[in-house]
Amino acid sequence: MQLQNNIRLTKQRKVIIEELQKLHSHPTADELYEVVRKRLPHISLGTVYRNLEFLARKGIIRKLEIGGAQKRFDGDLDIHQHIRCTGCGRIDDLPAGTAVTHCDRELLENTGYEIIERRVEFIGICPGCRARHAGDGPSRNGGADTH
Amino acid sequence: MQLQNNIRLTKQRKVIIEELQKLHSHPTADELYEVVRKRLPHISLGTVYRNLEFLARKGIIRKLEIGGAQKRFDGDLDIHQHIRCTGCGRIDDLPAGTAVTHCDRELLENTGYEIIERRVEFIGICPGCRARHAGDGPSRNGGADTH
DNA sequence: TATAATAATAGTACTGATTACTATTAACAA
DNA sequence: TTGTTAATAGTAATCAGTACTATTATTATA
Repeated sequence: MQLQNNIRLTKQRKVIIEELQKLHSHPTADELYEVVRKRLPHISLGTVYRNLEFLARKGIIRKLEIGGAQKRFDGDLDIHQHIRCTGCGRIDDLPAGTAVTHCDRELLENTGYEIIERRVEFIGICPGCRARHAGDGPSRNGGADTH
Repeated sequence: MQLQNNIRLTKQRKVIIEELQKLHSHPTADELYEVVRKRLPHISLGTVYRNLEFLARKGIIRKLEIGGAQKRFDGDLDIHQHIRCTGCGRIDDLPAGTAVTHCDRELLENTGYEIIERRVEFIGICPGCRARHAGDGPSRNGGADTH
């Protein structure tokens, strides 16, 4: 594995990326920490937090902007949608080819989820921010985030 | 104003509901606290938090399950979608009649937002939770939440 | 291969949002 | 009115995440 530019590939960073890409559970930082710790028992929780944020900013992993108290991360960069359980909070991927227009019954058959709600959110740059950063050009998500 | 069942309509609760319904900015708890404080200078921030959570659980207001560090609330119970700015974090309503299938250019004209991303999330009960609560019947969001 | 420059780490302190606790107050039913 | 008890104010505690700093390790280069 080799990262671009001047990003150092430390053994901590390597294991964080590997384990996140292995998982399909969209883990929180502390969930991933528990997994990574099996390979690197001395790693610091702060290192996991810092790297998840850093790698998401570099576009190497994705940060899910999804409801819930804790941030969740995804090693799968392909565009895909999610399905979240209101009971336990787990997040699964929608199976490839599941069109948004498909009915709840079809989703139930594909995923086992009983659908309660569908949510659509658009993300962009509001008129105020567009005026403020007029010369910046479109930031395509490389810029400031909500946080 | 009269609330159902045995929900007491305290003056704090009354003002919280009124001010939230007046706003269209999907405020966080502390933003609403600042507004409410103009009418009730001695209200406690905890009371605002407690009531927002309580009223959302009772279905009197809505809690937005949306990315970002702070929870946001909406006094508008009608089903509608949102548009969020990656620059400043503000959330606006999508204008009524804006179909999800409309193109980004049309959204730009309607809202002034430059669209970066579209997100679709389904929310439901996962197979595990369905099995666990087999006898409960569908909870339609009255049950446990992610938090 | 050694070495210098500096990015990244571990460990800990801190912050900020939210929740819990508790004595007191106030809705509202009778 | 008055009794019951839900709700409040104020404060302490919790929890996720970030900042700080001395130390370590990666990587470019001699």
